[in-house]
Amino acid sequence: MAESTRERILDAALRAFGTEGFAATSLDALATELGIRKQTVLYYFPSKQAIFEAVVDHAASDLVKVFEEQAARGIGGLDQVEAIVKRVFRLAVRRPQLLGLIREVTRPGSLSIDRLSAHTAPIFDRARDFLQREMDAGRMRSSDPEMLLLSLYSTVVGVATELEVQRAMGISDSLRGAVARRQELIRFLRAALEPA
Amino acid sequence: MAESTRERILDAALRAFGTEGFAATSLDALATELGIRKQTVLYYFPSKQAIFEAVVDHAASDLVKVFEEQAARGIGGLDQVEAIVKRVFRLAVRRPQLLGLIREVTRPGSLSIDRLSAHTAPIFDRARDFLQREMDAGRMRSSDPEMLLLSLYSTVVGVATELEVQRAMGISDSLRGAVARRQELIRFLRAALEPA
DNA sequence: ACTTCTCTCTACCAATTGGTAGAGGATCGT
DNA sequence: ACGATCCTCTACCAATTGGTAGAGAGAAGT
Repeated sequence: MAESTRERILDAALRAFGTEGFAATSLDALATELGIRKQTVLYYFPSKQAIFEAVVDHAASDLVKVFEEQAARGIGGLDQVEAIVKRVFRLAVRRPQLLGLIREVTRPGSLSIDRLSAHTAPIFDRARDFLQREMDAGRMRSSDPEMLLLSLYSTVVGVATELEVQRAMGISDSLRGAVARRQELIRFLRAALEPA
Repeated sequence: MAESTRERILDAALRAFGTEGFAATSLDALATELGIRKQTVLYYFPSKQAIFEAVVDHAASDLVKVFEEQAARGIGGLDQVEAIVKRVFRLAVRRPQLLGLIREVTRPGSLSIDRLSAHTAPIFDRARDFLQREMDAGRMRSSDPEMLLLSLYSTVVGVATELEVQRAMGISDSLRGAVARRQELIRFLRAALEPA
């Protein structure tokens, strides 16, 4: 078999949790979508919460991998920021549920936020150190690196995921639209980050 | 009576929908919180969906009011952008559920996105025209105003609402923290928008 | 042939969901 | 005094929720 039942469940759960959200996803709906019975789902995972946590772990490690791969290239300055934005966008286009899940986890009162943090804390530290280093070297405008990281995170995730807002604004959500958004975002970030 | 039952329901529903989300909010929990019975809630609103729509209308008009008030001042350039960011932040601190609700509505598959758009479309047009005007006048870096607006929206709403992310990043979420975030955000936006 | 393990199933459960029907108590204008 | 209107309640409902118990099929190892 190409994909194990367990993996199929995880894939469908990522899609469901990342778009509908945790509360709006029922085990019955999840199972029906896969052509299996709810009890089969509960054979692989002890509870709905456990599925969610497994999905979070899976998604987080995918995300971290993207960052680590890019970090390993050792590019500096704004080119590195641009490369990461491009990678995040590629991810957002290919697997939009992944960033949707992140937004679900970071919602107030989420139970699995610490689980996500455990995965992302190392790359967060790395990103902060990177920004600090670039600032010290004069390749980036000086500011509080943590706050800057928060701004960058908000902007990139927002532009990449706020599809409905874009639709409401009348902005195309086609692939061409995604590329245009990315380009505009990179211009925006470059302007914000370039040393004075 | 200081506040009618209907208004109390709307207030509690805004808080619940804006933090837990639509699906995770039950009419029973809502009623219990108010010390009334679920059927009393359903006396004022025909369905859960109707409550949500009423909350969206209410929240949207509050939001629009904030923008209209600031727009009426007729300040130009980056000072106007800064003033709006400050107002949004004040709103986010005083009534965090309000922006939380916006995020709930803009989630993929939301039923009330058009309802929100109907309220916000005019101020969106106004904001776009404003940006275009400022760009033409050379008071702002030139770029696609719609895309820029999307970036601005994402950044401001993200920084204002992503409390859990900030907590996970180790950033203080106190009032002092909010002010610091706002200041850093304004520096970030000014750098991004200043004419070259 | 037999057991064991892996997997998916049927059958069932108590609790909760959004929602309906209608009784009963105020408060009102007449 | 009287009906009408406004409001909140008790009682109830079918459907759905997450989860349990355990049967049975199939393959694998002995």
